[in-house]
Amino acid sequence: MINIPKGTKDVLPNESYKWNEVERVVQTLRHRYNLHEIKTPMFEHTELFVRGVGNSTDIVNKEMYTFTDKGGRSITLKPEGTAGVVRSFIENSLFNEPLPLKLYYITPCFRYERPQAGRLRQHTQFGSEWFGCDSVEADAEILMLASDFYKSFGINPTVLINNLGCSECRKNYISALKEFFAPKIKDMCPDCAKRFETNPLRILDCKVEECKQINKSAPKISDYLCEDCKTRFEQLKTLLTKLGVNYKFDPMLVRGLDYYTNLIFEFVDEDKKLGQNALGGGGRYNNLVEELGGKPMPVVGFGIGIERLLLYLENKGIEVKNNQVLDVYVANATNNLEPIVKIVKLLRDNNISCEMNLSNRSLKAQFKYADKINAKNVLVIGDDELKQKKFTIKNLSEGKQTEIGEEDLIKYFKG
RNA sequence: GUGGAUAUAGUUCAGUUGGCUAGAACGCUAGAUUGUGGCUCUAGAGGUCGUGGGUUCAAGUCCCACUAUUCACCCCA
Repeated sequence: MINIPKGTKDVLPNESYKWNEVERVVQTLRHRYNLHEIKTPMFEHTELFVRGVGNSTDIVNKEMYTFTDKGGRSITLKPEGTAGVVRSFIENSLFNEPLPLKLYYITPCFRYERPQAGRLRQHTQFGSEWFGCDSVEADAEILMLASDFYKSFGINPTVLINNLGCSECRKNYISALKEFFAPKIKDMCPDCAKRFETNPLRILDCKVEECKQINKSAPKISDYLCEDCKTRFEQLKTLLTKLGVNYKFDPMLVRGLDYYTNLIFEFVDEDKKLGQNALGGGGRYNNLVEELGGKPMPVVGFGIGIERLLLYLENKGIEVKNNQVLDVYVANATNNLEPIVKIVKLLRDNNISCEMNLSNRSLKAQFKYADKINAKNVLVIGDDELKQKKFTIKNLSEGKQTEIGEEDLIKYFKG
């Protein structure tokens, strides 16, 4: 027996309706926000992620599914959605399209990690990237999009927001951090010692107790923001409040990907129903397009983990809408199959979902089956009915049975 | 990468200080007098007890190794 690979999951028939509902919600938002879908390959050249995601990140350093193909190229299964979209944007000159260009995708992502609750080696992200808009309205609106997505499932998780500043204030802040940590780094954890060299910002995110103590007195980004960045952030908060987005300012929020500038955010599970902290996250990355070889282009985007969303809903006891209903089960009590097939076709041509008897079952067993699969009605077709040109139809939840002529059959379902 | 836990039927789990043909519930299949589901009753199918070794007259039970799963840390969605 060959088993499923570690950290992967089958979506079984009894829960695939949840994924259909996610698709449906995304389609609704695509329509409302006028988004356009982009599909990029499941794998890219390794170099794209090293440069795009950043070589100081855990994702690049220890979590990538990298292999050499038969042509000797280093290939990596995408660990996140943004880098591929940005590559495609540059490669296909999408900067010549009318801007802003608002894209979305649903894609599997692969990371070689030890699996645990809410963490898989293959997970799925719904993401959206908005190219060519640097306004605070864009920041607010993309947060509203993510927030609307969650609200469609009946939840309203808090989004933590923070401002890393523009490249100018960020540069000043990072040198202040280096100055602050330089004499203390020998007392901090080995990871932080590395971060000091590669990305000092991430020291602030350290979970080791000694480091956390030292971090408390570290310089705050808010003290290094220029006037423009400050007013912009205040404007964003005002807009978010007006739009009903459930946000909270978290000055310690730092994200594990290197490409962010200005705004970063993370949708979190405050009740700790999930083992994992993040339901989704994103931010603004105004330098990434340029770093990957394009001309300067502001972008803001997010990624939302679908498996985590579904797990979160399950843990909260929130049901996902199930659109898969069987309108009618057509039971046969005759050996005359032709009229049955004809009726089934008539029903389906009228967009009524139906199933007919495909096994050698007694009428009683057919009723039992219809009940088990949650059919709303059972239509009985037997020799008597065929003779009288009338059918018997039973509503299973009410137990009510009615006689109906063939000409009224469609009306019965269409109300 | 580090640490903990677990492994018996399709699923959730019992299985005594080692003892004889390994159990339950749910699920599945069928039946309970003529062509009608849910409730109830009856019957049936389904397990080399994760794999390999060891101790013993005897191992699901004790010991060792391996594998798998799972939870937590790190980090992330």
